[in-house]
Amino acid sequence: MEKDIAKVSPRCPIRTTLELVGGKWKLLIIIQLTHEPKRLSKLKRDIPDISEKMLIQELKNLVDSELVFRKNYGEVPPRVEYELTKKGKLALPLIEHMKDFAEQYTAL
Amino acid sequence: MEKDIAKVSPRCPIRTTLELVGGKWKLLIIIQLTHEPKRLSKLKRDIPDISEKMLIQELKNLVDSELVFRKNYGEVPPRVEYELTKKGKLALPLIEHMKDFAEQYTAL
DNA sequence: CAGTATCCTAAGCGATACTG
DNA sequence: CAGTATCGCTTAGGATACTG
Repeated sequence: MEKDIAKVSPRCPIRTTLELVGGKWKLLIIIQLTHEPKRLSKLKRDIPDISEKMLIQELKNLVDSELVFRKNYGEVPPRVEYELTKKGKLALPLIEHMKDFAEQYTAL
Repeated sequence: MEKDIAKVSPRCPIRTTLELVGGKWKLLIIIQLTHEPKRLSKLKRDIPDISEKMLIQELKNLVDSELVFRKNYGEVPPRVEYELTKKGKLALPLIEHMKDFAEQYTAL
């Protein structure tokens, strides 16, 4: 009995993945957190095209899905850092695969 | 000089990939074409949840991006088959990686 | 059979002003 | 600094009727 790629239920892993990292910004945010945790203001500077609303909204989504951890230092003025969780780090190889796909596609 | 995952230009491979296979249906259609070419009516039956409009629209997108080839037999009544191109087959490993990601995520 | 055409809703995205 | 709140535009997605 072999694993068949064509067997997909309506609630399938593909859909799960698209929900977790789909959309315009989630993967770009994850990429920015690859090497070290960053504060909101730093993320804003590093992804200049994103609107403040989308950045905060997508960070919230990533925190809710446990891909990103929100570390609140509870200081005044506010100091919050965002970092990848273990689950979040699972996305890094996927990102590489997606880059590979794009490059192979372009090369063909 | 090492390859740095954090270096992403606005027009980056990630975005390319999301455009090619993002959205609710493109990957499901590609999956359906994994093993053999299929006619529109067959795809409709195999992906019962998709609306006719979306199926045709996404097939058109996939044909435009050269992931899928539209083979028109020019018969009456009409007979058209859709099959993966070489570029389209590049998506199959990516799909596996996306499944892997979802499964690892769920397991954690 | 393989599509078009039309109309509609929901979601994604964005700009900007404001707050503790 | 790290957010909220509001408004509006644009795109994605869908239901249904029709056509060669």
